[in-house]
Amino acid sequence: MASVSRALNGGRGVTAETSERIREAAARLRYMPHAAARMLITRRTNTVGALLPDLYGEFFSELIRGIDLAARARGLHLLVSSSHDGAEDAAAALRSMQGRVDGLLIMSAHLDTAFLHANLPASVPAVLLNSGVKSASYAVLNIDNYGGAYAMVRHLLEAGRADVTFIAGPAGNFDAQQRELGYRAAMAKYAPHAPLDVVAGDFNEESGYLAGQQLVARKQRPSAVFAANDMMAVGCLYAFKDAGVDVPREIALAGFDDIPIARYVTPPLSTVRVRIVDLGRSALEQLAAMLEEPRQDAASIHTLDCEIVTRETCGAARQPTTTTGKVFDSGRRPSDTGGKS
Amino acid sequence: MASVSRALNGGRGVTAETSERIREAAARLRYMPHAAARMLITRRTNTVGALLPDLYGEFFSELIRGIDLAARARGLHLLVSSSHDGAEDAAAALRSMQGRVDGLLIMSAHLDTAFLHANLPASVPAVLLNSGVKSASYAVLNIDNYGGAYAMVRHLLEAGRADVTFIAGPAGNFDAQQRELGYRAAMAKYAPHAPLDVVAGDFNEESGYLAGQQLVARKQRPSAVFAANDMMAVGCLYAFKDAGVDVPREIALAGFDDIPIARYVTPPLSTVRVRIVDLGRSALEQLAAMLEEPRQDAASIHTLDCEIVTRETCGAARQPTTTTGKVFDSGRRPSDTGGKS
DNA sequence: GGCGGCAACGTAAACGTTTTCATGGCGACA
DNA sequence: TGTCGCCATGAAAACGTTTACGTTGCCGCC
Repeated sequence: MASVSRALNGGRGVTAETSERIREAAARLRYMPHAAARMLITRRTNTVGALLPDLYGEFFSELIRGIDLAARARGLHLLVSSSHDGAEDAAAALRSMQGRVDGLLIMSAHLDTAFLHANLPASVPAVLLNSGVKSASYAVLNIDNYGGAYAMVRHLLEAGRADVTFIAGPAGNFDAQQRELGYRAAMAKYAPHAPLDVVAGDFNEESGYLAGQQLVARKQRPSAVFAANDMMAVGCLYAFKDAGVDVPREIALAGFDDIPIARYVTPPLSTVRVRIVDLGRSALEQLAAMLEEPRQDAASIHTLDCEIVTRETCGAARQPTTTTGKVFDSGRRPSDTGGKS
Repeated sequence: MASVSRALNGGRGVTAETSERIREAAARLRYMPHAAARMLITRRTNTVGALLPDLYGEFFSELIRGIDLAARARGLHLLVSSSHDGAEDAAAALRSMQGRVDGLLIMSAHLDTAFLHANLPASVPAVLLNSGVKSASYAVLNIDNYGGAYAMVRHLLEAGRADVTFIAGPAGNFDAQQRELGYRAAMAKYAPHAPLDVVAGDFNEESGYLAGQQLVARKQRPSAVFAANDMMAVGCLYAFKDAGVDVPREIALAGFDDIPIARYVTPPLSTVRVRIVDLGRSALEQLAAMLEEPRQDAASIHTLDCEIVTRETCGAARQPTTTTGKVFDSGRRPSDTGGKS
């Protein structure tokens, strides 16, 4: 019946008394509108899809948390599909979400314009996360990898280190590339005469450990090392410990991401913090805006700030003792504060 | 047209040649069947819902990973809704998933039979995770908290510790209760004359730190401490370090969960490992089985084994040196192995 | 050669909403 | 008091698929 629909949804064009009667009856009969029928006629699913890479650990959970929080606040459902290793895998997932979602949040290593054009109908709005594609059709939301790396390298140099070695990430990775660019720019600006020194890595702990071993074996050791992510920094830290290198006195060390582990290694790791919850939340809110205002062509690139977190491995901590004094006020997880901002 | 449907789905009652022609045309026109229309008539969504508490960290991501992996293998979509603090919140989420999913995976602190009966129509199959409810209507999948705690306490006692103090979890938490029961049972069995000693905690790092402070302040310190989860064990470890207590020589320490941080604190934390990916995968597969065979009344309770991981804080590590030698072969993340079993 | 049966294919109904449109009643204004 | 118009309400169409059912044509057997 038409009035039922009006009463339960808009309420326009229906008497308050009738509306009340209908609501009462609906509650009594435990009536629930059939979602599929509504989708069919409305052509809206009230659902957004999140297409994520095969992502381990804290980053993943924080991202979903941010997305979910914002989605619930807007009454949107969240359809997730993670763990795609190959591009073919991701394409299949993309296609299978067709028609089940109003919009998409996409974070994938296999992204490029060709891939998107082949698998994503132009009609479905999408926000790309941490992606290098500069298409006119999609909104892009990135972490300020460049700025964060730049700030950290600058910080190391200003703390008195003469040179900084960079442990790079996987070659094709967009984040890794941006961080390396930030490193190079800061070196050019603040230590123009120091040599650029980039050693290979792949974001895994082991590659950091190997890089660290390689560095301590040199005749001329660097005075500071900046790893493209925390896991490699941790691996490097263990290599230094195993070689008897005093961190930070002999070599300063810093990472990127501020994963929880960073606070628990000894000494605690200086790093660049990324507010992942905010990344997820912002992405969803931008997508929601695109759903509400489909007219404006959504092409835009936004960037989310990072902040540098100085603990002990960079030698500039406020408490330069070698003991690990725990202070719980400063020890809260980033997501806790991020969740309230 | 009917033949189109037959060609694209079953293929029964349609010529191979016709079927091929239809498929070709569908591919050429980039035809995608409308999901909502199909749901409407089929009364199947091919989607399962995951209702999760407001869960931080590694546990969450591993769980979703396991669920997602199994769901994709079965061609099911995954609708998630996490971050519910209150029961009312969870109830709203439960209701809003009505009709959008064929079945539910539910993990919530607010679970009890009354809650479920009020918010979950009996028609939708559900698997409850880590729940104490013993209803005849739902399938339940639990971690073997009891057995894991029992084994760890036994291990500590057999390693020569005369007594074990337990740092409890939040009062209402099902996992915490089971772990405490396991502690009590193992103490009764293997150290019947030692006093039971339970101090309060709430699963957070700070409560572990406070418990640790309280323990070192005693005239008679315990010889071993077993925390109901890893975060409290880590907090306790820092309290011991700050007090100059030698772990494990003076006091042995163990946790529960095997969160990644456990391997990175100094000394590395002994703990009980939970294969979270397997928990998610098993839960989904049980749900999928219920979807395929709705006849069998699904009431069942399954339990997933844990294993104890002896690192250095329990004093029984195979390499009793005080240095933190990193060995990458043994240092893989639990999910890596879990993902392949 | 005719008839019966079977397989392929098309027609139409059904799923449960939203939305448009028509109808009727009531109030206001002339 | 009559007419006009608006508002509440109900009837019906539409969304795009699946499926039950009917129709057609072909093949085989009598």
